[in-house]
Amino acid sequence: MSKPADLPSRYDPSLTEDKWYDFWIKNGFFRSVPDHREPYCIVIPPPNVTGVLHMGHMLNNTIQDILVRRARMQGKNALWVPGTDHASIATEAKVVAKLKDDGIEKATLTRDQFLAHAWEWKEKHGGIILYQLRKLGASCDWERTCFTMDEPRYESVIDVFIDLFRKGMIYRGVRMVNWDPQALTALSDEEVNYKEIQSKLYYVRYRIEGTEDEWITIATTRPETILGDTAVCVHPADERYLSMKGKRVIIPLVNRSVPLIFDEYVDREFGTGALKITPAHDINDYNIGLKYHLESIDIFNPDGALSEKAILYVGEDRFVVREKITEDLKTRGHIVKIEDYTNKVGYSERTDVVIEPRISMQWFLRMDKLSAPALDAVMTDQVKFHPAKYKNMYRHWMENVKDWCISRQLWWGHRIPAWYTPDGEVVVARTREEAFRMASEQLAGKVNFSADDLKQDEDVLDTWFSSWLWPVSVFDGIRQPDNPDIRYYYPTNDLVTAPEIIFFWVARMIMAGQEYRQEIPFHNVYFTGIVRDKVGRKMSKSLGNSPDPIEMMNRNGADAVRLGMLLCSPAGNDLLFDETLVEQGRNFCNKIWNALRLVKSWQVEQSLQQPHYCAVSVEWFRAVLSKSLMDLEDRLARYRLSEALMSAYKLVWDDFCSWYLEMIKPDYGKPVDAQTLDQTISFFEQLVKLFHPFIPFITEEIWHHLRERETGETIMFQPYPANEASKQEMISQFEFVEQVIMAIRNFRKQKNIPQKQSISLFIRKNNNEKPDTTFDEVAARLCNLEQISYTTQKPENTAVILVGTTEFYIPLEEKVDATTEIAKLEDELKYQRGFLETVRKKLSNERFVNNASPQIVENERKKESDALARIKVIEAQLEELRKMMG
RNA sequence: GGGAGCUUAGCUCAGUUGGUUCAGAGCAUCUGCCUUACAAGCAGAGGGUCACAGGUUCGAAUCCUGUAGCUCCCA
Repeated sequence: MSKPADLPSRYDPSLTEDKWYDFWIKNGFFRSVPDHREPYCIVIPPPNVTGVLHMGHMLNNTIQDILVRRARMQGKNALWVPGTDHASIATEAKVVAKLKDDGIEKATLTRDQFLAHAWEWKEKHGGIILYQLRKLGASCDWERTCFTMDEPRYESVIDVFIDLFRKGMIYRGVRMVNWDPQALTALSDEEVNYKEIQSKLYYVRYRIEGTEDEWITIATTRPETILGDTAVCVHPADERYLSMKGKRVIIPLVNRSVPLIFDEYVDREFGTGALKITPAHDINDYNIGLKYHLESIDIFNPDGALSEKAILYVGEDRFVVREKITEDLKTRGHIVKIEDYTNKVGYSERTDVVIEPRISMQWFLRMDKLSAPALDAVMTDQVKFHPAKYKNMYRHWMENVKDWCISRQLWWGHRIPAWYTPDGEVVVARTREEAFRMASEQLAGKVNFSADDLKQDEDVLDTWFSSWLWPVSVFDGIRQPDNPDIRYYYPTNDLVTAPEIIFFWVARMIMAGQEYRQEIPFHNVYFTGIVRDKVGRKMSKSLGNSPDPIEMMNRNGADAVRLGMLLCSPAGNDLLFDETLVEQGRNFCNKIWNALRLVKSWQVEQSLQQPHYCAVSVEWFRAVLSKSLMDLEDRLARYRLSEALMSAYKLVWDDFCSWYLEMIKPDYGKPVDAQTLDQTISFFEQLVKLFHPFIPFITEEIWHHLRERETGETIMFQPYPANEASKQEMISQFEFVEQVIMAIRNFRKQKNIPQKQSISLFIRKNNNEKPDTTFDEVAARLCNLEQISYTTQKPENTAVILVGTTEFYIPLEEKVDATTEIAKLEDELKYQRGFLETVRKKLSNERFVNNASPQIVENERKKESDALARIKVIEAQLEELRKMMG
């Protein structure tokens, strides 16, 4: 326990935050192992191992920390599992770039050599973000830190692949994939961003075979793909082309003869109604190619340059060729016209290069069986979404889900456990030896090769194929389905993540949970918004509009940053971040800190009896606290964290600091009685406890200042405040007093009467009301009233204030200006009469009285009588004033 | 092109099954205060045709229809 002199007037987080985090870690407070208590568990959405902390992580992890810290205080065995994912594409790109800087080309390395470099990079740079989370106060059980490529997780992924393959859910297929020519890998549909760009629509004429000067004109945005054309297609009902039935056309420049086919797929309105067909480079064309058994000519190399098959421009980049071929077509008279055209083009989310649709052999996971129960789980609220509006989006996706392309042409990741025999047979197995055994069995001993001749698939699995197992694999529940951890912690409670990965991750985790645990992975999903800058742009490195979170925490303290972010982040809504929000958080910390300083500055006088005004103030605050706690509980239960925080914020700032502390504050230099001080400290303890999940550091610090604590004691495990029995009627009683106090303050201000100068107050109750003197002393102290007396008549030379139907008279030194008083009262009277009229209009409407619920009608009658009472009082006042004027 | 959602104060958002005294909060703004916990503060004030137009109803920010604008998802 500290002396007030120890406390500076400004709260300095740099003196407390690191100190308390070390204390928590040293005492193992974040550690969780299964026991008899109810578990509460969150698994972290594993940040990318290449990542550094950005504002999105800050928000997301603050929310998780709030949930887990609160559960811990509620006596649950709370566990927050941290970890990172390996991020195939991003990490491989980083490592390749780093090697390049060191003068090493990836192509000169073997796979093992490359992976050695990658691991080295990971050990050195990976997981910085987890250290940064400590600064934020994250109460993760660090002993359980996982990585998607550590041994248990790696093996789990491989096991799952093998299992799904054997169940017939994984297959290899030739498909049109989104090819990233820079990363040299296929991407899933979700990793492609479509952008609207200004481009050109080229009208190119192809000569009809066997004619000298008969042509058909097609329109295309990609003239370079003409080299891969294997047909031209028109609508069977298109009269323009009916006469050409059965003809063939000649592809320009390469002079290939291809069929003219007729299919209803073609949109007659678009371009010329004639469509060139390039099965190798367009998904729709590919499907038509399948239907008509067309040849598929892949004219591109993996890096986007033209291949041998293109015949022309071999080795040149696709965009260079677009320019060149346009010129060449022009020269030969094939270009009919070129129009400006706006279309959407797919870009790689990772490398931002234009996606090349490409036919390749990939591995796919069948989704139909997996998605049905996962859809059901969300629609029936077994997994609850917060906010629920995302259920629609989820359903739409799940009902139209496509098979998942799970292979990636990279080295960094989980290598696909598939082995090829020299004959091209494929065997899926954990090891080469097992694969060889299986191959031998399949071939019934007719094996003409050795285990060494088997070649493992070169590709790795999509990173999400490891992340989707996360809630199970962090507990090693794939390899050891019966281990105590998985049985105790699974299903987890809450998942906090961004809506943009609802399909990448959330949906697939539900599927994996149901497939491997026969149970959903979590009960609630809380979707955070995207953190944007104050003009609404998404924060990004390239825009440079993101503040550095670490620096911000150094400047203002982690508590202030947590508070600032959360105050303005309703669930599922984007949050427009502005550093003034952090200031607001910092100001709050300072406020509560100064409340501590005030309370600590009071001297106790043991012999002092508790004065009446303190006793009622204590009762009143007990009631307010109790009500607020119910409110808080309700909002937290509905995951409305920012609203919960706001109500707690106002409880501390307005109710506790502005009202309660002012009510009980002893006169300057005077002592406080022991009972009031003790009750005040107890309230303060409740307040810091309820705030602890939101601002863990300052609350621990204050909690230790409030009373003498044992070594190793912490606020972290104190029971979370719950509302207790209290006199709720005190709240409404005091509401009236608040109005009176505010009216008197206003009056002082208007009349320029300083607070130091005491005044007298006379009270006249009207409307047969009885005086309620409970808070008279409180009011007298807050308004510096030397006396309060009740009267039935207006005393001489006093000004009047009306609150409800009670009149308050304040004696004035100067003469009361009756004219202004009358004018004011007349305004008020006019308003009241108008109001009365609208109420009576309602009440005289038979349909209202008959249709509205009795309660509503009763309310209207109450309004009517209140208004009448008030009017009566005003009229009486006016009469007195007029009499006074003579 | 298909689907979902949004539009309330200068900004960010609440607003329960339609119903208390002209719609609430935080921030921002303005006014007055260096009052002995806090100027990172205190005491006050102003600010909204609830996007627009119809409709249902005794009564609409709330329900229905249409219009405009914005956002997201899918193709």
